[in-house]
Amino acid sequence: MPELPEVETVRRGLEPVVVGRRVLRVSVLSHRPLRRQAEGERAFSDWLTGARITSVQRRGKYLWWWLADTQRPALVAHLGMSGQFRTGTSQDGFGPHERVRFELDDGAVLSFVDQRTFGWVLADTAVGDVPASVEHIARDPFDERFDLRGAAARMRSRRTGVKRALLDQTLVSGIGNIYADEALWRAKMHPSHATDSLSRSAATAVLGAAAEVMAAALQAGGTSFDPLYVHVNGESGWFSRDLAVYGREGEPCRRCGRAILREAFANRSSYRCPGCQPLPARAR
DNA sequence: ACGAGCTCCTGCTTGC
DNA sequence: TGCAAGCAGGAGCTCG
Repeated sequence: MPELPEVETVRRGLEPVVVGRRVLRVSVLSHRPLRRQAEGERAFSDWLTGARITSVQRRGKYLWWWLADTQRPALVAHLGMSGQFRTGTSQDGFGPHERVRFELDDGAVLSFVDQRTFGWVLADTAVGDVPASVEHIARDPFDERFDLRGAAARMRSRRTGVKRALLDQTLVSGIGNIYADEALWRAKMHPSHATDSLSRSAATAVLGAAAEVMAAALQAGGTSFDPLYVHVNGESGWFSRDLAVYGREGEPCRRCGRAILREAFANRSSYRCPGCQPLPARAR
């Protein structure tokens, strides 16, 4: 499940492979990842073919290449739940879930592989300093222009639960289900705590906790106990051993020893410690 | 305008 | 044993 640290790990893996290279050929092996390209697959391939890749950027979980020598200046990618970029040569196969293949001018092959097909790629226009499809996404905590106090203020103006707010990519980007639960545990906060009853310092603290846990994960190479997430070279990340609550139902809390709970949350799961993160007076 | 719920998808796990 | 249901979930979309 790629969240910010995983996507940043992929970005760093891609950078030395693609920057300065030109795309020689594009092969669309599956329609589904191109579903956001209203102009169609042919236009996608035509725009990409011959383009030169000038940089690899990221905001939250969105990844893009800036391109030169093309009518569409950005190739945007979202990994969804199971998307991967894999690199290799034209001799390499990337299995049955290979979706889009890019051949570069130095012989390298870059492949977008995605089992569950929630991921997508898009040849996009630019709006200011981001692609149009990324314009609505808030800055993430790793962005040098990220405004922690502003994000906390926006969080407190919402009328929802704090976990929903953490997952809202238009409020702060990059946080998914795993790091939301980890951040809430660090901040000793219940996921349903009402955002409009958070103190300024509590809102800042939970956002700061999210930034901390994601920074630790990035240092470890991205969380992965899931074979669906791998680096561009195919190696797995290993941060999962450090998770405090996510996936640890029934195991003891590392702070207080109480058994970690798993609860239904918005068609998925929330993990929390009943001792450290009790239900607050005001919940949503 | 905002918040909440639904939906897309595949493969592994669980239960009858 | 085999089949079906459950589960994983990011984010765009729709509805109230």
